[in-house]
Amino acid sequence: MKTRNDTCQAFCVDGETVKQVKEKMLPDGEAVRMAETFKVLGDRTRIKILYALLQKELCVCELSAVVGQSISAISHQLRVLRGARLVKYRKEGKNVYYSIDDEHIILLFEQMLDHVRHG
Amino acid sequence: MKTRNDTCQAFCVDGETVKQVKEKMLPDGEAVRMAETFKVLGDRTRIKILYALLQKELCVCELSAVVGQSISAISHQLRVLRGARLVKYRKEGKNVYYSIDDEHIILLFEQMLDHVRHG
DNA sequence: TGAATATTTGAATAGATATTCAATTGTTTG
DNA sequence: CAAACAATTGAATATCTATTCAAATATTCA
Repeated sequence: MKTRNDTCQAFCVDGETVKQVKEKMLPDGEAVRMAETFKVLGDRTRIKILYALLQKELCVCELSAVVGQSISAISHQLRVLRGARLVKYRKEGKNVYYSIDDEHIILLFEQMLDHVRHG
Repeated sequence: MKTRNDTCQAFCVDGETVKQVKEKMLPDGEAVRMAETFKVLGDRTRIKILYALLQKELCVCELSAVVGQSISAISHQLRVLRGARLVKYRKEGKNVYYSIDDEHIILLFEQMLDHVRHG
């Protein structure tokens, strides 16, 4: 890999700037965790699921009807959302009811909604 | 595709619930735009680029040094960030300096940072 | 003008991911 | 217990994506 450390001249990169920014740089682990959580939110189906759950606790079959995707597809995506601890569930007879588990994410979600709606 | 509309019994899905939630449902276009923007944020390299730019306007070669990825990789990712209008750029001689273009995203970014740092 | 440098771009590739289908698990109820 | 139903799971597949490499552009400066 050819980074600027290898080839760039002194007058191109302000070495001091690079050093300073690098020192305050986000640790790799944190970058990965941020990206992972954003990635979970980066899917149309999962966004719809979360939006629906924002209104009301719902079971898988209800989510399937509301979102307009197969039960299997919804279930797979719920697994991803569970993995990211964005939703929780409770069993009631044959049904499994899902709801939002992360207040923090609700804020993020609503902020993005606001973003796409008004600039 | 087999959704619950096709197969689910009345006692399983509360038809009224589904109807109500469906009526207030997020339009597909908005879900797509939300997911697209989240998806742009869902990559380790782009997170690092944005974090670096949060500190200071930087040129491509400086970003390469700070983030620790090849110039080409950085440039490709900057293209994605430009496409999402998250960064802007200005040319200065041979260099191209990038900076954050979206105040809204800064909030989202910092909120997620907060999220991964404390619960 | 030509050499050097900074950046962009396109093709190629390896790895990730969303959905479907089929099969399975677990629960309820005749 | 067996049938019906809700949900999960795993494999398969088609699509997308991040990085690399090589080549092209654009700018500066001798």
